[in-house]
Amino acid sequence: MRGRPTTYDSDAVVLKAQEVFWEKGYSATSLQDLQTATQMGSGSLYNTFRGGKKELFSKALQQRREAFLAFKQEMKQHPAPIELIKDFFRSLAEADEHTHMKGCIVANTVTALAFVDNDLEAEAVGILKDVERMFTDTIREAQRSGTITNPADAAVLGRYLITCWNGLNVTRRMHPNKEKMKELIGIQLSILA
Amino acid sequence: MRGRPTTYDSDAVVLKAQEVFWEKGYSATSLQDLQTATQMGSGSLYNTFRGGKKELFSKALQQRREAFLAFKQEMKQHPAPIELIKDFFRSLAEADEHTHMKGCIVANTVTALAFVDNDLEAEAVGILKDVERMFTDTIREAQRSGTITNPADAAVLGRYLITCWNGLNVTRRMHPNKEKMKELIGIQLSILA
DNA sequence: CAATTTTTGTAATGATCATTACAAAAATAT
DNA sequence: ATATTTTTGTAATGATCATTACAAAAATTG
Repeated sequence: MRGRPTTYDSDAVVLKAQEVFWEKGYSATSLQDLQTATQMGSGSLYNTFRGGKKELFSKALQQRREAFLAFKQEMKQHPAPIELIKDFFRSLAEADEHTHMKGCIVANTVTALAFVDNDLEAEAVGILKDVERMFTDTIREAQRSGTITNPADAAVLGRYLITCWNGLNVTRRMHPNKEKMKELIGIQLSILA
Repeated sequence: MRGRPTTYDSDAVVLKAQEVFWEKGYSATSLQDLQTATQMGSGSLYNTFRGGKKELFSKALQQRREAFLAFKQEMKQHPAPIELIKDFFRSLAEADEHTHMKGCIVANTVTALAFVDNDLEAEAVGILKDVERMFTDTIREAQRSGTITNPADAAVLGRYLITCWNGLNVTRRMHPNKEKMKELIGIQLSILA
């Protein structure tokens, strides 16, 4: 018995929810907001995501995690992975104002939910740590190959890079401006040498 | 006619409110939370802060602004202000875990309220820009006196420093650990040379 | 002490919150 | 076609939301 088939594409629904969560954050997003964004009634919504708002947010976070894993895959077949990372940072400056104002949903979650929802906060921290690990591994390899001359511990430099990312996601809201962001990122990356 | 005098100290009340807001953020903090923390009933609370929750949060932000202005004053009579800034960063590493998890209420506000409350977000951005300006001015002076050898534009280095601050306030929640934070801050400051 | 002013505590307000209940609708399988 | 299964829309749930109304309490001033 198959029963009535779903008319909603779960991935697309999570993506719509992700957009709302990204802008307003977990606490300020109401189920009404989510129903409007996804065009789902509460019946379908709770039937699809029995965990309610929290499960939907978790799925949205995991969707960002997938995006990161895709980037990591792309990097594996690149001749100079560290250049891809640098380019990723530099491309940040080219974003439009709205993108600047949104920041990073993962970092947003870490700052907003530490004393509100431990599970979701831990999930977000986990993603950022994965990114940090990728930075560290890439830097270690670039040091071996001589692409990076800074001899500091790769783990510290990786932590430095994720901190650059975290910082940019606040500062870009203070200065959603291409030129200012470009200069800033240039200084940040200059440390790798 | 004087009328019945207030039994609540407004500054102390705002401080209590600030503590709750700092941990849970604007959206996730309920008036019930604020009444519990301040030991005020809704009658007194709305009599004292006619603007309700929003005015109370604004006052809490301004209280942080005052703390910053006090630091700036202290700096003025210091022989080497840039050293005070470096020490401020280095002292971050010594914080206890709970302090690490709280981060910075001003940066928290910028990330959480951009699409929720424009006024409060703008207020927070204003404070961060004031801090950035202080960084820039101090760096410019340190360059003149030769305390800092990095010849980059002081405005860019100031923007770099506020971005370090913003980044640390996320990363310290990933790694609320003295040793890791110490190494990280060391690398960040090494750029000033 | 009486008039006045302000604070305070309690109760009520209507709105919105996340979630559930449930029956009608729409599909499949026999 | 009928039984079965699942989705869907609507309505209702009780809780909590921020805020207001209001009268009693507590102070000052004359």
